Amino acid sequence: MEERLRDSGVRYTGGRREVVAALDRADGPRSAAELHAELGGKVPVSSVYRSLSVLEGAGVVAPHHSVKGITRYEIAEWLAGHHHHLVCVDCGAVEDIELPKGLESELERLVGQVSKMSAFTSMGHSLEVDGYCTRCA
Amino acid sequence: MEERLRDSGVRYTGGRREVVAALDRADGPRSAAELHAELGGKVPVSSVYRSLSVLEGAGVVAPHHSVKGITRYEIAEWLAGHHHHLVCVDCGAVEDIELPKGLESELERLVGQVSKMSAFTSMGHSLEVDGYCTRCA
DNA sequence: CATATAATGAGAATCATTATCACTAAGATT
DNA sequence: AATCTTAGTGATAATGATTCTCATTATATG
Repeated sequence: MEERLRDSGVRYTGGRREVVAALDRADGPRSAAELHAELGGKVPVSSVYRSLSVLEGAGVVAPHHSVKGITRYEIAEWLAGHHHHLVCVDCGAVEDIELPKGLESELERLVGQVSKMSAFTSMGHSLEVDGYCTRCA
Repeated sequence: MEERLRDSGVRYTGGRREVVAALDRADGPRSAAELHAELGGKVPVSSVYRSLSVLEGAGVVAPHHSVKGITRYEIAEWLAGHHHHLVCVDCGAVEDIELPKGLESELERLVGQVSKMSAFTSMGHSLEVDGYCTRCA
């Protein structure tokens, strides 16, 4: 990560480290407001937003296919590993989930077929499973 | 649809018909602003928002796993059929795609496994394929 | 037809996000 | 180490999306 940021001409400052660390601790994508709160206000909101957009530009974090007007970010897949999401349709919480190798390679094959079917250059994919989390069930 | 709305004690008025018709014509999820524009301003923005939330409450439209701060809606799956999405990571456009039966049932089986793996009550799923649309490729 | 109630439209209020700008800190240069 | 250059920061203002409010209008039903 440090290498990638250096190459992008971006400094890996205290605030940015905090944001990355918070995202790394999280078990799913997080919004700017959530990160601000989880850091106990240590990093001001405006800086969290700016950090996220800089880090996105450098390709070390990525926005998630979020629901309902807020953008949540996660550590980029090439750093954190490929995974999918369980989305609670009630409270909106999102949890990461990793598929066992077998299922993942099935899915990969399936996505390959899909891109062949359409005039679309596919770069990645994510399976979003909607349902009720344990709290809301 | 009319039946479902009646059962929810909701009137199927002109404005709501327009919104539903516009969503039905669309080849992918649409935001309130997009619908307002596509209807040539016929239905005021505030009414589009209200219609969408009422229709969502009645279960005839549903919010899509959207990207970057805006909420897009689509006709609920039990009315429009089950499908997936191609999302352009450049311009943000979203296009619906239907899988051939074979692939879809594979995917269904796969999602079944996933819910078994986690303490999560799964209700549905959507495969989001990220890439570049023909315009942005 | 009268009446009760749901729906509408315009604008105000709110919330997420982005832009601005004076100030501070990190590296590079001497 | 002192200085200089430039990137980064934080407070706040501005914007954009969405929700709320409320007086008015349309709809259904007795």
